[in-house]
Amino acid sequence: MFELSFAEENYLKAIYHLSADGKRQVNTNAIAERLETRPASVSDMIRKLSEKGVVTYVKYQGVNITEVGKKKALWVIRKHRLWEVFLVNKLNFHWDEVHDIAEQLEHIRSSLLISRLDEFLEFPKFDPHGDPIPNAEGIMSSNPMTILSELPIGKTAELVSMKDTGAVFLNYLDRTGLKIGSKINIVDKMEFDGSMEIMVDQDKTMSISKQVSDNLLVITE
Amino acid sequence: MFELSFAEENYLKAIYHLSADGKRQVNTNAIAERLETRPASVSDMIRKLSEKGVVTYVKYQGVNITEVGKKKALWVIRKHRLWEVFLVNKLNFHWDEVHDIAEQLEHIRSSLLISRLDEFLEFPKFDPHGDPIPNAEGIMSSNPMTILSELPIGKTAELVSMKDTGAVFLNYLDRTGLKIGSKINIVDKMEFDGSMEIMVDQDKTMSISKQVSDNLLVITE
DNA sequence: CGGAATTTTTAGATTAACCTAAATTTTTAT
DNA sequence: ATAAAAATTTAGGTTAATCTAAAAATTCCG
Ligand SMILES: [Mn+2]
Ligand SMILES: [Mn+2]
Ligand SMILES: [Mn+2]
Ligand SMILES: [Mn+2]
Repeated sequence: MFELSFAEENYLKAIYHLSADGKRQVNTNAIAERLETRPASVSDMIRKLSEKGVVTYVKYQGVNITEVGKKKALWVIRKHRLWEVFLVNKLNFHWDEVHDIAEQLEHIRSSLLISRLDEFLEFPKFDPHGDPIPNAEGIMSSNPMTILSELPIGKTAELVSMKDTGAVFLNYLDRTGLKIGSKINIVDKMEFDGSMEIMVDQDKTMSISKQVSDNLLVITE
Repeated sequence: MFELSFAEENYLKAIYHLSADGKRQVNTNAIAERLETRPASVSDMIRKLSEKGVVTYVKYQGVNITEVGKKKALWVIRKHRLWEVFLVNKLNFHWDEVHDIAEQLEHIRSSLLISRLDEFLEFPKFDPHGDPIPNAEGIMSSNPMTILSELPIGKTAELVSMKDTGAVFLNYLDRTGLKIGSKINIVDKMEFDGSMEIMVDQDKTMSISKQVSDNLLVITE
């Protein structure tokens, strides 16, 4: 398998993200804006990427990422998101301060490193922003996120994201010990005020208000 | 503070290592050989580095690293060695397979990342190869390593390196749980065969033969 | 529709980090 | 001391990734 340069990886990732919203054709200007480069530079790079077979491209008609390109992009995204989990879960960074470091770490080349990191982090399925982490084959969970408050008694779910990302709410979560990746078991729900009794990580039970459970995004198996 | 490119960091690190052996002048050819580049490329880069003030240089007379240059080199070395500790202690790599990955990781820019990593690793003083890790100010332990078997009863020491690095010995250490960074307390020494009773990490005591303690390099406080 | 606006590409430069080949300086050794 | 050998620098190129300015294609709209 051929290797891509850092710049090529960044372009490919941008193209992947811009086309992931269902859109087929990705425009030169959109790529330039996302990467903070000039359209002329994008034209140059696109030609190079199409020669390498990771995008197809008809002049003036925009680019399409190929299957090979998608695989390459997803591999970079996998690395990015795993490093973000590492920074937040192991080095105590806040989820809003890890992106720039992950932008650098995502280019480190070693698949053994990444599989070991994945294992060390206990195979997380979502990054600290709630985005799914592709597996080694580039497949990621399409399991839709649901709001914790909507689940019935007895369900087990994994916390993957928060709706409210304000400092006050995050601080509250810090104190309860709830964090991305926590396994939540719904023990009881009170009709009176909508609060629920949950068990976190098969460990401790606590009561959370409806206001809290409305802001927790989870996935069920 | 100005930033150096990856290539500049690699040159500076090579120059630092080549002059660390007490030698003052570092030769163009020596740098070229170490970095697997051509002497002509080294000449180019040296001019650039001297303009940035990290080396001084008189044509045909070799280079000297400056204090500023030394500080920059030690910062890269600190990152390299901390990442090596991470790879070995946390991701279960073997000490002989981490160098190439650390060569990449050493260029990641974020001093907060490094201080968090240092903390996460519990402030190691030596890397998995027994080389000292500079602190944030670029100072590293010059505490000489001694052979464990030479220490008297009652001493506490930290395991920093092994003399015998063969698979058989390393395998033995794996099984005993002894590893770089372990705190070793000498509980007793047997005159009969030179074996010693040690306590590892204030946790479990064990007996090791003289053949083993002869191959363990430690530092005392 | 057909010109104006927008988007995209091309042309021509620049910078960093390399290279080879040739020139120059220093060192070594008769 | 001087010629040969070795080390080093310079000259002149290349490639990757960027840029500005200008040309060309596409899209928009009165
Ligand atoms: Mn990110
Ligand atoms: Mn993310
Ligand atoms: Mn190393
Ligand atoms: Mn090392």
